[in-house]
Amino acid sequence: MDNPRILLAEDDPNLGQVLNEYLMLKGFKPTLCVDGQQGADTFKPGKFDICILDLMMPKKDGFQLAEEIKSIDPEIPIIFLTAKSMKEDMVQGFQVGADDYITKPFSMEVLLLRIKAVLKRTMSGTHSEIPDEVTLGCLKYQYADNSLTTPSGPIKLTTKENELLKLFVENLNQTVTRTVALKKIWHDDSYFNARSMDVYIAKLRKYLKEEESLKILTVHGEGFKLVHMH
Amino acid sequence: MDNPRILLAEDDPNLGQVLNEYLMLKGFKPTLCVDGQQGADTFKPGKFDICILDLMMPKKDGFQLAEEIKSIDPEIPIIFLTAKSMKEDMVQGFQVGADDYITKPFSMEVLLLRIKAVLKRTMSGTHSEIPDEVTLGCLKYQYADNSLTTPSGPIKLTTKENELLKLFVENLNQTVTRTVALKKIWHDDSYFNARSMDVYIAKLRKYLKEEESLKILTVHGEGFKLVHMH
DNA sequence: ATGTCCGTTTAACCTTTTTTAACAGGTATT
DNA sequence: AATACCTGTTAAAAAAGGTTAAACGGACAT
Repeated sequence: MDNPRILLAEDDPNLGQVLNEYLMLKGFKPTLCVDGQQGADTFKPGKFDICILDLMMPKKDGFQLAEEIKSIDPEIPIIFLTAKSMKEDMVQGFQVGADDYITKPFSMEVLLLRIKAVLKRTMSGTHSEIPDEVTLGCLKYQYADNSLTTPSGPIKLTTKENELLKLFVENLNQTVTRTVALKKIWHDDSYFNARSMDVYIAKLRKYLKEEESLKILTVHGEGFKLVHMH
Repeated sequence: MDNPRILLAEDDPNLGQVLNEYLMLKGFKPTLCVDGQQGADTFKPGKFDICILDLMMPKKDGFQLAEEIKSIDPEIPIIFLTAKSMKEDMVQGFQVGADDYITKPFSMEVLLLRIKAVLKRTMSGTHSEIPDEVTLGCLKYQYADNSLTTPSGPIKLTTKENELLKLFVENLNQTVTRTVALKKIWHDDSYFNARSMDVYIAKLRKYLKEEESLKILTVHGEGFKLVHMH
């Protein structure tokens, strides 16, 4: 499935709107419902690939809504959004067939990962990124292909090498902070991941040696910057 | 500017966290404060490029916080986040010097556009950009490359050396006050940073020795001035 | 299951960058 | 001239980054 459809039920209009838009940006097709009743009215079998439901909502809470949905389509995956204090209540959540839950406040990154994980489990749908070909001096970078072609031959990039290089190419001549890179690629900003990243910086620098005008500069205390000089 | 720093004051932890992360991913450097008081404690002149303040917050509301911030740095741009019902109150908002406001619920894209628009407006003029490559007598300074080429070979500049030299070159023959340099490069005008800067002045002076006509003069009690004599 | 391969992480050690500290000179003010 | 306050210089401590190799762990083939 190309654009997984999400039933998003969240009564806080601020959070709801932001989540709705974020999911859209990430290639999903979310439908925002502002309470449990609207969620129940909106759900139709076959119309959605996954449901993300807030627990505390007016008119009909997340559990009630989930039960209704499951009675219509027992296969559809459900993720609950829950306050930390409601953690224990998730026993009930899993009883009604929850696939996962996230405690508020949560990071969008985490939400995205959970959604992807659940979808991967439940459907064979794959998300295809835009295949890109970028020419940087004498180098040809094909992100979709994990490959970097240099005058002395092509290099097969590993997953992490590829994601990091992509991040730099997307932000050419701009500083990519360590935090952003770690969050985007390692999904966790920790000491060891930071050191791991340093190892990958070294690898990329080695690959880029063939093109004189291309350099990864370090911005001390901030991050790194891929610069292309003319 | 490279990574605009944002003071983000929002008491709703869900919205706050999501916004914080979104702004980070979009290349900003947000600092999240959970109430007005924390916002006031966090703000320091030179530490931020723009403030995004929720109006309704515990301890200190958005207006109070804005007033404090403006009394410290009257130039800093401020955007308010406000409930629709509070629209009329924005008269007061503009009185305390708001640059823009957004009514909740809002779309992240709108927020992004407003931020960019405000930054464009406020940062133009204050930022005389220099070309990638500047020739100063027998020296060639390549800002983008962190390098200074002298007759006796190229010098790789560190991040701080580079930023400081850039500031001087942008203000050739003009006094750069200590305060301005500290705010722009160290993001905090404190005693120790001032001494750190002195160390860097010494380093730059050493590098510039090769070109007789180029000197960093001290303007006592004010700052420094890079002069080029013919 | 078991072993091997390969990407990734962890660890140890080293280098560079930046900050802090201490002291020595200057400059303005009274 | 005495004082207080800046600035210059140098060295050290502290923080951040660079390099390399071994350990880990999942995927795959045997």
